[in-house]
Amino acid sequence: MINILIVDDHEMFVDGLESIFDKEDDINIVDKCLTAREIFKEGLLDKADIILLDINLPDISGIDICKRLITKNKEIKILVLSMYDEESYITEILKSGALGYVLKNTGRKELLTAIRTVATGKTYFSEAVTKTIMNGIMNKNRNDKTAKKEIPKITRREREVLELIIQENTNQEIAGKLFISLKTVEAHRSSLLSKLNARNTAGLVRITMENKILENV
Amino acid sequence: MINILIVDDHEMFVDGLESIFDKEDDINIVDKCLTAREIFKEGLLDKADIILLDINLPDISGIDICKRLITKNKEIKILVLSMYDEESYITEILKSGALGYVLKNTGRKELLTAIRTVATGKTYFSEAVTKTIMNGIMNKNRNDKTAKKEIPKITRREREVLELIIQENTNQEIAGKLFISLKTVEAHRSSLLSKLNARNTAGLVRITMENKILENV
DNA sequence: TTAAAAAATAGTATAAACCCTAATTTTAGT
DNA sequence: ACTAAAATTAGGGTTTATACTATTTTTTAA
Repeated sequence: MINILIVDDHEMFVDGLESIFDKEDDINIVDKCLTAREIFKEGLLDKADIILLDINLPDISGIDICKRLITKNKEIKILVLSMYDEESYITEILKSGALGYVLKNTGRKELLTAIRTVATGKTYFSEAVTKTIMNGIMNKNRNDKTAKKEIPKITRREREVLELIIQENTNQEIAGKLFISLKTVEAHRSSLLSKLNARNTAGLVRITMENKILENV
Repeated sequence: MINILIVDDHEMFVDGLESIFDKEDDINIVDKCLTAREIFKEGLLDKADIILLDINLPDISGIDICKRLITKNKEIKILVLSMYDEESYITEILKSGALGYVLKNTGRKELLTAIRTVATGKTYFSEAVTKTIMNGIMNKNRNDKTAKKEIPKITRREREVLELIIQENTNQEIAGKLFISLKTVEAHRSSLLSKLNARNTAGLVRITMENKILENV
């Protein structure tokens, strides 16, 4: 018998899971938590073999939950349920101790397979998830022309300014460091906003990091 | 018809492959190479759709071969055959442009599936290979409390504000979206600056992304 | 060498961000 | 129930960033 603990803040989704598991003889629902905090109450963790964990809970981040679960209770197996099929996200979760990662749009049958697999201590990942990871590996270091293509070329000076912006310098400070006037820095900054299609500093930094526009950053 | 080029220095193994492919109507062997050097002779590459490549050849390293193949002929698909099921090895090969990686001890049936999959431009990996990669990811810095530990906990509201900041919203817009006053947003923002140890918006975004403080971003 | 792109500068104005202090209301934990 | 933390709001003030338009000098590439 597989004792399972469901953690998800979407009640309807939990209900759906419940009805699925009720039909299975080998799966028993120990409890249902709508928030991450509830997981750590009482001796809940001792009763469950597996936690079916939605990682987008309102109170604590999924990664933190995994880490805490692993340190608190080494026995428990974590199967992550997520809506996000994004590489960095998946790898982070797996690093923090989960045994499986399935997308919420996977079918009933696959979910059951995942649970039974993870219950034995083995790992399980949706096919889509596996593909994402593999593609991530394959695209690394190879062709930086894919997503980067949209972005116009940035001049040397703009790059210097951008770097200093990301390092939290104000325009005034940048002017001092590059020995140019404040107005020039503003011009470069403005040109960066337009080239990167950003509305403000936040966008500038986000887009730069997302697209790895600066080598060293 | 899939035109295939076999590259392997083990004659007996090549013979085995040949007998397998002879039975298949949709697979045609273009040629067989016993060394890497032979691949680049004449117009061989133009005749083949797929290269079935053993990466442990005596003369050139498998990674170099892949890279050279990709730059010389963008059309060709590479399916790697290897005896080694080791993570670093596999990832390196995949980064250098191969579409698939199967172990030499896989069965006839799986090999054919792999070939037909790769022939359409899709990726294929043996189950064992996938598992190796996944395990590699899972065991990687499972204990990376390195720099991340310094960051204080962020409250739910702060996280929401932070997310909207990164999405280029102004405080005014955030106030509108969260149905709170501008002053409240400013308070959260200020608290974020202090918690993340940032000087301004640029730092806020950079630190958030560097430390993956937000799940979905 | 000549045109184009990049770099530098300036003024004026507005919008947004940031700082400080302070107070009230909600929410969560023992 | 009580306490601490979180969330909310406010006023007033300073600093930065962003938006325009416009000009000059330097570099770069055809």
